[in-house]
Amino acid sequence: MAQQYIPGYSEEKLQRRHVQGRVVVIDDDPDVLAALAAVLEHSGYACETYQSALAYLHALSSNHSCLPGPVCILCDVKMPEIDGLALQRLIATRIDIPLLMMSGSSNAKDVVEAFRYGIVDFLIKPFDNDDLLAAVAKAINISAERQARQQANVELLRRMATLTKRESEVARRVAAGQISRVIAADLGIGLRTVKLYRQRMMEKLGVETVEEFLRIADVITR
Amino acid sequence: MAQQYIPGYSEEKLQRRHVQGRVVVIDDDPDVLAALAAVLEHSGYACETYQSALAYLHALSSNHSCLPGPVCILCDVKMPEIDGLALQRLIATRIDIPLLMMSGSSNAKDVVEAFRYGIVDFLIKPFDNDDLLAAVAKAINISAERQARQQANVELLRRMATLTKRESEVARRVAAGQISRVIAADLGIGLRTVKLYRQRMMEKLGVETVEEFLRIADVITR
DNA sequence: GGACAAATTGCACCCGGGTGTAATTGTCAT
DNA sequence: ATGACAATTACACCCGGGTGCAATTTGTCC
Repeated sequence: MAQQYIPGYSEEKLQRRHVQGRVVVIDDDPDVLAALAAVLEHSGYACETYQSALAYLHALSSNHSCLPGPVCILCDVKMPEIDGLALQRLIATRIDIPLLMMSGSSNAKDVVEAFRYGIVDFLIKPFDNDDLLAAVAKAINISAERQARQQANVELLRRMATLTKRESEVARRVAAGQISRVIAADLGIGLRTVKLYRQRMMEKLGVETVEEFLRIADVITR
Repeated sequence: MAQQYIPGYSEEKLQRRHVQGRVVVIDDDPDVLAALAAVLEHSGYACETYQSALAYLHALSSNHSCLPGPVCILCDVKMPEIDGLALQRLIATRIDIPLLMMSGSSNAKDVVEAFRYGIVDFLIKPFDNDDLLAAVAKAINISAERQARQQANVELLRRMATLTKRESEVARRVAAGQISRVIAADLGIGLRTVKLYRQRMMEKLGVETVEEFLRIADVITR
C-alpha cells in the first residue's frame, strides 16, 4: 500500500516528480517513513512508502504497470519478514533498481555484504538530510543512465523489427563486414538492389554512416 | 622495509609473480603480515609487507622505480600513525591503486566510509583464505584493466609525439571532420600532399581506417 | 654554382559507398 | 487483356579516401 505524502499536489507537479525520480522507501517504522518521505518529496522526488519488503513486493506484482522515470529503493536492513539483503535478491531477479540501504544497528559484516552485493550507498541512522539526498541523487542518476541505455536498446530492436527480410539480410551481411558487391553475388541479386536495401535499412535504423551502423549492429550479430 | 617471504625462489618465478600481480600488505601485526604473505605468495602473487602506512610511503618515495604489473594494496584500517583511510587519500593523490581494507574491530561507519571512497572490498577479520584470494583477485583484475587502458593512452601519446608539424596539423583537422580537399585549401597546400600526410600520420598512429583514427583522436582535440 | 636528398605536387587511377533515372519484371485488380 | 503499382535491375554518375609514378620545388651541403 503506497502512501502518497503531501497530497493535493497538482498533476503537473506529480508528473515533474516522476521525471526527476521516484524513491521507494521501505522501513518498518511509520514515523521514519513519514519523515523520509517528507524530505524526499520536498526535494522534488516522487515517493512511495512501504512498511515491509513484502508489502512492496505485493504492490509490485499487483501493479503491473511499472511507472516510467528513474527510480531507486531505499530500505532498512533490519525488517521483520524479509530483510534488506533478501529483498535485494528478490527484486534483482526481476528488475535492476539501484538500491540504498540504511540501518542504525548494523554491524560491519552487514555493511560489507550489502556493498559486495552492489548497493549504491549505505546510510547509518541517524543521518542528516544532505547525506540522504546525496545518496538518493546518486542512485537516481544511476537508474536514469541504465534506463537510457536500455531504452536505446529497445528502440533499436523496435526499429529492426520494421526491416523487411531482404533489408535485414543485407543488414546482417553489412554488419559482418561484407561489401555490397559480395553481398549481391552471395544473394544472387543485383548490386544496385543491394545498395537500395542498404539505403532503406540505414534510413529505417536512423543511422547516417556505415560506422554508426556498425556501432549499434552488434545487437544483430546474435 | 619490504620483506620478501619465501625467499630462495628463482628469478623466473619472481618474474612470473610480478606478471600475475603484486600485493602490498600493510598491518601493524608482524604475525598477520607473515601469514597473509604466505598465503598470497603461495597463490602466486608477489608480496611486499609493511608494518605501517608510513613505512610503505617511505618505500614508495625512495623506490622511484615503480615495478610493472598489476598491483593492489591490502591494509588494515586501524593503524598507529596513519590509518587506512588517510593512506587512501595520500596515495590517491599520486597513483590509482585498487585498495582492499581489512579490520577486526571496525564499526559500520568505517566500512561505509571506505566503500564510499571506492575501495574494492573490505575483509572482516578473521577471514578465510578463499575470501582473501577472491578479493585480491578482483583488485588485481581492476588494476590490470586500469593499467592496460593507461598503457594504451601512453602508447598513443608516444606515437603522436613522432608526428611532424604538418602531420599533426592534418591529424587535428581530420579529427575535426574536415575532408582532404578542404584541409588542402585551408593549409594552402596540394591535395596530394594532404593525402600523403594523412597516410603517414595514420601509419605512425597504427590505425587502418579513418574511423579507427577518430575513435582514438579525442585525445588530440584538446 | 652544382649536386644530392627531401619535401611537395599534379595526374591518373582504383575502390567502395551513395544517388538519380529509366527500363524491366512480376503481381494484382479491374 | 490491360492498366496500376511495387520490386528489381542496369547504367551512369558523384564523392571521398588511398596509391603509384614522375616531375618539380625546396633545402642543404660541398
